[in-house]
Amino acid sequence: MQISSKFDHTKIEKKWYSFWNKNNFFNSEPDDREPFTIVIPPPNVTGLLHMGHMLNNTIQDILIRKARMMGKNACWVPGTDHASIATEAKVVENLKSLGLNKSEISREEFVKHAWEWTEKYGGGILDQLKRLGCSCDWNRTKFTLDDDMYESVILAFIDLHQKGYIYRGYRMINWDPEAETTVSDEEVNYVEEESSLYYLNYPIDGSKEKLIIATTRPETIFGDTAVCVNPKDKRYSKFVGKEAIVPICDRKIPIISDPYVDIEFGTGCLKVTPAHDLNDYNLRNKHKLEIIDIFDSKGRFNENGLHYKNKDRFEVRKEIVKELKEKKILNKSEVYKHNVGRSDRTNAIIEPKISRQWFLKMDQISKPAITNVLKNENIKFFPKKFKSTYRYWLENIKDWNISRQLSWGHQIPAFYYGENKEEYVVAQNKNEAKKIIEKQKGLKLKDDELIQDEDVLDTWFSSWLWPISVFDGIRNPENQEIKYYYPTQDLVTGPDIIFFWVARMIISGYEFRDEKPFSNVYFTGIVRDKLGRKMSKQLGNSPDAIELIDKYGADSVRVGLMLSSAAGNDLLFDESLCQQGKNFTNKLWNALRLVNGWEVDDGKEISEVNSLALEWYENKFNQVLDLINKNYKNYRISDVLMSSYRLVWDDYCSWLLESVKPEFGEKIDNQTKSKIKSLFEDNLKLLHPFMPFLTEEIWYQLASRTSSESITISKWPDSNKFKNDIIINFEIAKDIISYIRNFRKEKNIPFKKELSLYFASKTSDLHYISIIKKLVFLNKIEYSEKDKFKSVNSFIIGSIEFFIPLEGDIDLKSELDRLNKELDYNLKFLKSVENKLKNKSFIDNAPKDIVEKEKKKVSDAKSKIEVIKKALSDLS
RNA sequence: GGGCGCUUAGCUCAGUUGGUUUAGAGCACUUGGUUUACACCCAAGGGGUCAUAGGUUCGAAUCCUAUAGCGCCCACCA
Repeated sequence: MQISSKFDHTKIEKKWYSFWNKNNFFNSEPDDREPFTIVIPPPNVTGLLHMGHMLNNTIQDILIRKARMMGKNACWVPGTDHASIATEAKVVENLKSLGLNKSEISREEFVKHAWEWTEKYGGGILDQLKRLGCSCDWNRTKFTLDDDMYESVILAFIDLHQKGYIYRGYRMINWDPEAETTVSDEEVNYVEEESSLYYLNYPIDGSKEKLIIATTRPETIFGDTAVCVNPKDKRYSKFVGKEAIVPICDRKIPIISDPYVDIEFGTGCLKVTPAHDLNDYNLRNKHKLEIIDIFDSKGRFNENGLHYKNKDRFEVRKEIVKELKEKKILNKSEVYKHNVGRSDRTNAIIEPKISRQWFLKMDQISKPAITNVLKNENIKFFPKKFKSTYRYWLENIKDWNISRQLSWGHQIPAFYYGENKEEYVVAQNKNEAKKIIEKQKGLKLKDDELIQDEDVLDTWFSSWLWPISVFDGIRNPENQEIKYYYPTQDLVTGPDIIFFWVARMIISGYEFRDEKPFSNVYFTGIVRDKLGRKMSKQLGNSPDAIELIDKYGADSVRVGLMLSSAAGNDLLFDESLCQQGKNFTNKLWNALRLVNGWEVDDGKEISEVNSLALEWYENKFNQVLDLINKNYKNYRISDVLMSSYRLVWDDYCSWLLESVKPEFGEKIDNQTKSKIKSLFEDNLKLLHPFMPFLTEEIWYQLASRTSSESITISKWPDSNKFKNDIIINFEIAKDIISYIRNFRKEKNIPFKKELSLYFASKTSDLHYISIIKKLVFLNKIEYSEKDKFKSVNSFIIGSIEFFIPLEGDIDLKSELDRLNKELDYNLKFLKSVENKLKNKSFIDNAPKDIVEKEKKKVSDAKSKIEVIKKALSDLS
């Protein structure tokens, strides 16, 4: 049967994925093996696979497959996140296209739409992960709004409320006028933007003088409730205590002083708008000022905006500048750069707003998160550098605003009652709430006398429980699963969600289970294009993930991604990396074709060449295996790939297979072929975590297997001792081979023409003679005196002098040049080492073994120089 | 403004507690190659004063200081 010389990934990927699934190789149940657990960072339920997901999930799959082969009970829990703001925004968009407005339908109707949307578009990303080859336990797939997950979130809320960590309060919060909800501090991105600084005239009551106030937001004058100057500012001290008149509104406001005001900035006068600026709000608290809110939830002016009522804040800015100019209130304006906060989700400019929200007190419950990462390293970060980011956030932690004015999510389990619905209880549901009220207050309430809070919880308030809730550890803390799988081992995620998610999972882990959620955190970098730009839809520089898989195959894409992605470093992605991956798959495929094509001669004994080559490769393999195991421990995954790549391509294919390959028309002995195959299988195992599909295919082609077998569940190769001598001696043989190949090339001697190689003095240091002979087509390698030949090319490798007899005359000059160059180099080298040894402080201070090494260098160099000198004198 | 990190071959990066003259790898590049595994290949080769300036040391890409450039995170200066 003829196997195609090109490997066709399309045929085998589907076949093997369904094979794995059918045989439940990825499923995990608690047993007596050691567990190895990863919970997936749940992607947005309606999202699509992008390059970041590909990288992140490839790494997780590598870790989980490796663990599975190590004999651990590997469990990778997949799932999706309801992503409240993002999904709700999409649903609102969709409703609009149907001619429906969110505000016109009931909450129940909206949630129903959202579920329909989720069922229609959701979960696609999980199927895409299957294309990548991810070995998740699909029986465990979770969604953050599943009933059990929902209940867990509610119970966690109730628990924290009972412990007194959750409270309700008025605070200055970040308002996203587009999504019409609050967002947490972490969800606000500050971007430097160019705008204008306007200088406005504020008349002083009962005086002809005026104050000039610099502001970037002239439209907020409607919310002004004071003017503030620095108490040390002599220019204005006479005005403090008087009143200024807000232009256009003609309202009188007090002139106060506070050291917060920077004398140097602008004119040194600050207008105070407590409802729409955090600092102003702080001033208001200190000086007991009035608060005037001027916006509605969409960022439009309310009645306090007078004739601008119902107009958008930015529209008004333009218009009011015009009005102020006309009324000669605008003194001047200048271009000004400052930071503007934008919503992470909608990119709308954030409006600071005072609002009543739910908060989680963080100072107490976050304590273990500091100790266990920074003090005792119970949780390790890879790379370490992110610990300092983490530390800063935790040491300056603020209370977490957990309520969102949305419908898609976990509805806050607070029930309001009483005349103004100001009193509330927190309970799992209305009935529970009624019971509690009756017990506490003796009130018997009817259903319609209780109203549940309209808000939902921040999405991260469900994700922070993920490693616990997927094993039902909140509702049922003593169940077998949570006890077995928790804490999980590795978390693979991006550093961009270190606060949103990683830190909070650690906090919740200690709070709810008094135990870390995972032992190691691997931070991936950002996938950028080759110009270093972040991949984004707008730039159109992100390749379509599925198209890449179609084009190159999942294995090639995985290899491409892993070729250059040290933990935490950004990855500059280019399609040529996938091509490199594809070339590698092709190389492996052809190695299979070669090996499988060999015909066996049962009567044939193993040759010296073959047994030497096999012995060398086994040693080499074990040396590399050691390195690979070490690199896995340190999460140096791309180094693991690179060592495996070179082992297979260079050592296995280029050296071993070329060494044992039968001559044309010859057959191979049985022993060599079976050994070559079993070494091939070991290679495949090392590569399997990176290239699951191809390795399975080849593994099956190499031997007849039963359908219950799979490389997926095969055993990772054992580490065996290796002899360094063998590896070093083979390196010398490689050098000799390279020299002769180069010699042929330079002298234009065809490969087919046999050569003879001699060594000029008797030695026992020369090994692998038979292999050298075979690989560079020599008829002999033996001792001879040089002067038996008319002309020779001599060279030194190690400390052995070799020569190749030449036909006809030699190019004396070029030979002399070559040898002189080598002599020169060695003399210089000798001198520098001797100088080092002459240095008394070196001898006194350097460790003994270093000095010994240097001494050996001297003797080696000396003998080499002798050889070269002799070769030179032979020539002349 | 504060903090962290980076700067090594054309590109992407290794270089683990300072110890091979002439600092490694992969890719790219150059040259040669119709031997029946693979041109998605084979073989050989070229290429770096380790950002700059000082310092510590017998010895520095590696440790210290300063400078420049780049990146990231945090921060309410109107």
